[in-house]
Amino acid sequence: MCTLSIPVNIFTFSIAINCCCHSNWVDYAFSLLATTFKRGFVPDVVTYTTLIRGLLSQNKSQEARLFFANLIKFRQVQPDVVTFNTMIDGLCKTGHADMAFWLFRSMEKCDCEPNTVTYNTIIDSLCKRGLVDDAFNLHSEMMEKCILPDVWTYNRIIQVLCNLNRWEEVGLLLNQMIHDMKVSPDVHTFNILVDAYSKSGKLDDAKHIIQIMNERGVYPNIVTYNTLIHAYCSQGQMDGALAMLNTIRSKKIMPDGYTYNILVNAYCRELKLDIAMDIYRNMASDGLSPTVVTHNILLHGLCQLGGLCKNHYVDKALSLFRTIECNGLIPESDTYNIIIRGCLWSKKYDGACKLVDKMVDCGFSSDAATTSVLRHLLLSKAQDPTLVALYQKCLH
DNA sequence: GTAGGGTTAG
Repeated sequence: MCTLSIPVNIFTFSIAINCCCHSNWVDYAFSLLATTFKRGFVPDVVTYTTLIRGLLSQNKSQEARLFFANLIKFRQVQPDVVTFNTMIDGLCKTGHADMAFWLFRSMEKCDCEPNTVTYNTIIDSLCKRGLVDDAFNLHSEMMEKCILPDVWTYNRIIQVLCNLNRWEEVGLLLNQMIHDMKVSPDVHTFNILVDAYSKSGKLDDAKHIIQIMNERGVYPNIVTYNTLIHAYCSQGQMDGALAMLNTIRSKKIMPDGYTYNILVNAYCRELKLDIAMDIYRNMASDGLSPTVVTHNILLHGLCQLGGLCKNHYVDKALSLFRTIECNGLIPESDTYNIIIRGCLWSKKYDGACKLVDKMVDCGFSSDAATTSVLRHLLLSKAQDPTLVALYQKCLH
């Protein structure tokens, strides 16, 4: 645009800088800032906030803090609530939650009132650190200040309270949310409740939520149904799970990768590996590809069954392992550990050795379960040189 | 032209 003499302004530069930041080209974004100055434009609070977000998204929290401090020190611009929220969120995500909280409390001194986004960001960070009661207190604080909690605020707190089985408070909050604050529960709210009931073994209550959802016009989505399918599987009710699958298909809601993983996992747990493999092969018919998680589940199942009785399941696991990379997927630490344990259980020590080398090359190491299997084997076969070598490799 | 975020699987 500059070469062609098409007129540009500070907005043009801010948009370009934002684009660089979203593409992880923060250095280029800063060189554009220099160009902005050279061309005589004055960056404003949006330009600077964009750059701060760029630094934080690249984990450069030290640089972001310095940049932010200098804005204030040299009075370049007055940071606004978006600038603060960007800093606070970035600090939380880069492991500086305490500093984020301090900044949150400094806002008013800078003549900047926190808003719902500010509170939600801090509440989320507190919930992630397990500080539910602090989150709860901030929720009361925002209401006192007439900063209205939104559906997100409620969902986050309801979710952690459900995890802690604090049902009475969940009920009170739902009541306050709907009747006092006139915030309507959305599909996420209901999914949290369906999951909470499912995990406490209350399948009937979970199913009842679906009814309430339909009455309120908040329609269940694939996540809702996956949660229910998982609940059926956990109770060993595979017929119920499959019936649910048919029900959602009739509603034109298509199963996704989660649906398949849940079912494959359920059959693996029941050691029905042939059914699990069939389901895995069926994914393509729904236009889905197995993920690393799918493979981990199957490898675990095959290795467990192989370890229990038939080695040919471990052979199947090994050939499945070889297909992972052929499918363009990258094995995880868990993937290696599962297959290595399978080899150990079925006494394929040479195979285990090669896999350990490969795992170490990929920057992974043996986990507690693998190390424990090795120790047990060594107790009975301390003189086996392959095992000793394996154990030493795993120690590193 | 700038900020946040939630639910399900190993």
